Order: sequence, then structure tokens, then C-alpha cells
Amino acid sequence: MSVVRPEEWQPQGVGFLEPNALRALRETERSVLVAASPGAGKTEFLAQKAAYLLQTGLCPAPKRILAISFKRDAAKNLADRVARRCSPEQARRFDSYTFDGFAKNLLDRFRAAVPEPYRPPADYHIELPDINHYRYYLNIHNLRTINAEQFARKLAEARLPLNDGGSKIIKAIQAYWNSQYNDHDHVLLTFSMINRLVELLIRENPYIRRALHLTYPVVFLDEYQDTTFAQFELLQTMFTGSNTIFTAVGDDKQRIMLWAGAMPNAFDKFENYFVARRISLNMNWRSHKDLVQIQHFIARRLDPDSVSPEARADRMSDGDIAAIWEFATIEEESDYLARWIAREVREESVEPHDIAILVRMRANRVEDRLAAAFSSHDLDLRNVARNVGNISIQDLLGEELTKILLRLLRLGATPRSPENWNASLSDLQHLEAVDPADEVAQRLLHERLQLFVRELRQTLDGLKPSRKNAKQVAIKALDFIGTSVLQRTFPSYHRQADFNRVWEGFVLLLEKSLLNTDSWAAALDKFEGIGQVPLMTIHKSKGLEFHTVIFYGLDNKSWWSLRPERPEELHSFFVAFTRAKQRAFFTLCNDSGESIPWIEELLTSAGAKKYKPSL
DNA sequence: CGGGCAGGGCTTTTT
DNA sequence: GCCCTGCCCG
Repeated sequence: MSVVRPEEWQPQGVGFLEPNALRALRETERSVLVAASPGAGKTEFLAQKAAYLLQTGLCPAPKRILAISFKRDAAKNLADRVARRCSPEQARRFDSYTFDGFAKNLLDRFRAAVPEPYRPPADYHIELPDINHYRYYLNIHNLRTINAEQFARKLAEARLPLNDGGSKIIKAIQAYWNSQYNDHDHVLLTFSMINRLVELLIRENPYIRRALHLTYPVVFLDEYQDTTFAQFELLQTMFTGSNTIFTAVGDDKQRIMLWAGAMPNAFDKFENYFVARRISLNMNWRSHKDLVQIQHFIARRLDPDSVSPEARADRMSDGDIAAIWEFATIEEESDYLARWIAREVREESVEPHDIAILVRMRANRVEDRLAAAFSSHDLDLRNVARNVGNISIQDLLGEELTKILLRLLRLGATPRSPENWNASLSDLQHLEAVDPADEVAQRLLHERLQLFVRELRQTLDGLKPSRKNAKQVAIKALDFIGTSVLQRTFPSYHRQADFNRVWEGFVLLLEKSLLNTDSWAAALDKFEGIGQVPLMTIHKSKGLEFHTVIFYGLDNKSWWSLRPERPEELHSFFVAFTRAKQRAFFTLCNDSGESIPWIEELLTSAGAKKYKPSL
């Protein structure tokens, strides 16, 4: 394997990294805290730094890089980018996990070393935390005086082992742990409990700690501003006393998970604890100059010291780029939005899926309000939080099962698709664990796929693209791959219930996509949201970008929590605004509530106009 | 049975 | 800060 000298290394696959990004990338002696505004390319920076460390031998084999993200799609996205920039041997030494995924992995590997009485059985079950669960528990155990949220918070933060003489709440938490372990055949753990178990495990085991130190001289932390206390403590327990160098990226101005336990002072804590160098990225690759100027005006309200980013994207049109649209009634508002978007799609050739409707909350309600007006203008609205069966559309699209089956169906529905062909072939290689060097086995896979695709094309040609034929087609694709093969390959499908949840969602969304559709190819586009206007909450939009953002409902009811003394709410306003590449509009409707004078003042003094629009 | 009232949810990731 | 649910009581 050829190794590049650090001073000769060049960014991979992108023309240019800003000077500060290069500085943060080449800083390998000290931990770095990279503060980056929206659109600065945080994920790309981490991918480049990984490539730098792996390709120059600064992180030499067999040592590895550990990257920790919050969301599964973020972890996957980062891993994909590294894989595109490095050789397979190098990319294999990049471990991209979610926080919870990494903790669970450690628990499963070293479960036997967890001190008693906290050692869970191998077949423990994972339970997703739900406040009602704790409320119910406290209720039936006559602990009604304990607040369920406080209980959940303490359960997630209290260090194990719990001391006997603790407060009432600590006693209740100890009792909760005991009750989970009572029936050893059915132990339920939440991810926050797994975090505490792993923290105990690592703290009590110098050998595991040492193994971590030797394996991971480099650790990346993505979206660092939303790190919780328990997660930070786990990192401390794992790496205190090591020479591991941390690179954290994040943006204080985008911290929107405070209410879910994010540390308010995460940046200072990192800087102090890891004696880190703080470097900020100053370019914005997403939005054009005029929009960045408005964003910066809002950013200064969040942090008076924030530096104006340098816009690197081009402005595409001369029209308004930021405005508040006023309406008298909901009907007027819905009708205008539908007509305006239809016109943009028709005359300005903006793709429907590049115009997002963002809301503060209750996306389902907004969907119901807008659906009629949109369909009368031939527009499809896609509420990504809408469930198909027991899974949301957004989650379903990120599932391996979905990606694998969708690619096969695409091959059947379109005449030629080399991209899907290659992807399907590599799916098969992965699923069947075929050695890439084994040419005979490769040939066989190739032939199997060819045969199946030919057969599928015949089936689809002879089958009406209608709702009632959806399941038959989906089953055909699933049978080709094999349920048991999928379940064997992906741990998240081991349990039948988990597999069924995804599979049933897949069939339901395919059925839905076949309503009023004239071809199988069009249905698959619909399935993926191509040609549909996405609708989502601000939280779901984090990390995404769109040509045009329409924020629906800048009224005091949707934003009941937006008050000058609650800065994190202004953060979510900032997140919404900065999703836009070209334009950001806000709707305000008399039927929905009243205007918020100070936020309007902020927008208008930043340069946004306010008017009653008409077409 | 319905009015009055108190209290909680609203925004959420994770195998 | 509103809206909904659930509970109490007339």
C-alpha cells in the first residue's frame, strides 16, 4: 500500500478546502474543536480528515479511526464519503457508528465483564424510551411524587453502581434496575441504560480501556453541540489517560436538542477537558451571498461574536430571496402556496422535491390542511414523518431492505440502469458473502441477477401498475434476495418483529405510490419522493438542504415557545432558515395566530420583505 | 351528562 | 401559550 507524505497530500475528490479546514485537518497533535456554520461542509471536512490520516499513515494500520454521529443516516453518510475517498483497505479502518450503536457494540462484545449485579443476559431486549413507560412504572409502584421526566433524566445520568443510602429518586432508580433484572428471561434495557452499563464496564476494566486506546488513536465527533452529559462522561471514561486525539465538529447556533438533554456548555467543556484548539470554518458552500448575509444577521442575534461566512454558491434568480407572506385565511394561504409551487415547477423548472415546507410542529395537521389545495394543482405533498404501518417514511427510506428491493425493482421497471445494476450486484456480493476475487462465484451472481431482471421485466410488462399488484411485485423481489439472507446479514432484522415492521412499511408505501400512477417507474419515483414536495418539522430537516424553503406558520401559536429568553428556540428558527440554498419564505395567516413582532422585526431588518402575495 | 378546571404535551435520536 | 384529555362534581 502506497503512503502519501503528509505535506504532499491533497484533498480527495473536491477542488478546494478553505484554509481553516486545512489547518484543522493537519492538526493531528492536539484535539480540535471545529465550529462550523450551516453549509460549511462539516461532514465533508471529517471525511477529508479521515482520508488524510489513513492515506498518510498518520493513523497507521492496524490502528483505526472511530467516528461517532447521532443519527444513523449521518453515520452512514460519513462512512460512504470516506469509502469514496479511500482504498477499501483504508476505509475498513474507519469505524462510523452512532453513539448508541457503538455503546451497544461494546456491551455485546464485553458483556461477560460487566460487574454484577448489572450484568445483563445475552438475550436482553432493547426498549425505546417513552416517558409514559416511566410514568406508568412510577404510578404502579406508588412513586407518584417523583416526576417522570426527572426520573428518566436521572436514570440516564446516574453512575453505576448506585449507592444504597441515596435519595428517594436514586432508590427508585435502583429499584427500577432491579425490576428490569428480576425476570432474567426478559430483561429490557433502554439505550440510556446501555450507556450507563458500558460506562461502568469501561471504568472497571483497565484492559478494555487499554484496548480502546490502542485501537483508536483518533476519534471524530459529529454534531457535537447536541452531546448529552452521559455521552460526554462515557467518552471521558473511555479515553482519559490515552493519547487519543479528538476532532469534534458542530455549531452552537444549531443546538436544538437542549430539551432532550444536550449539554448547554458542550463547547467549553470540550475545549477545557481535551485542551483543544478551536478553529472555525468560515465558508458557506450551500447558500448564495445575499442569503448568507441575512443568515448572518440572525446568527449575530444568537452569538454577537459570530463571523460573517464567505458565500461560495451562486444566486440563480433576481426575485425575492427572503419574505414574509401574509394571508387572511387558511384557504387563501393553501391555495397560494399550491399555485406558487406549481408555477415554480412549471416555469422556473425547480424540482418539487427541492422545495421544502418546514413547520415548527404538528406536521400531520399541516399535511391535512394543505393536501386538498396541493392535489388540485397536481402537486404531491410528502410528509416524511407520516407512518406507513409502524415506520415513518423517512426511516423506511433509510432501511437496507428498502434500498436493496428498490434497486431491483428499478432494474425491472427501466430499460437500462447501469447504476442500479452495479449497486444490486454489490448488494448480492455482500448478502451472499462472495469473495470479490472469486471469479467463478462472481460470474454466477451476475447470471442469477440477469435471469431475475429479465423475468421481472416480463412480469412488470404484463402487470398493470396498480395498488393491488404492489405486494405481488414486492414479494417477487424479496423472494429473489431471500428473507433469511436479509435477516442473517443485518442484525437489525434478526428479530422477526423488526423485520416485519420494515417489510410491511415497504409494501404499504409501494401500494400508496401506485395510486393514480401510469407506470411502474413513476411509482418508484413516487416511492422515493421524487416529484413530491417534502413537508417536515425543523428537527427532521436538520442536516438537509433545499433550493427553496417555505416555512409554514410564523405565528405565535406555532411558536408559542419562541421568546427572547429562550435562545434555543431561535436556534431552531436559524436551522430552518439555513436549510435554503436560494430562497426562504415564511407564511403568516390570520386564521393560525398572531404575528410575533420581534421576530418579524429581526427578519425585516435583516432584509426580508413582508407583503400580501398574489399571483 | 356537561361544565369547570387542572395538568401535560408540543419539537426527538437510538438495535 | 394553546389545546386536549381526564377527572370531579352539580
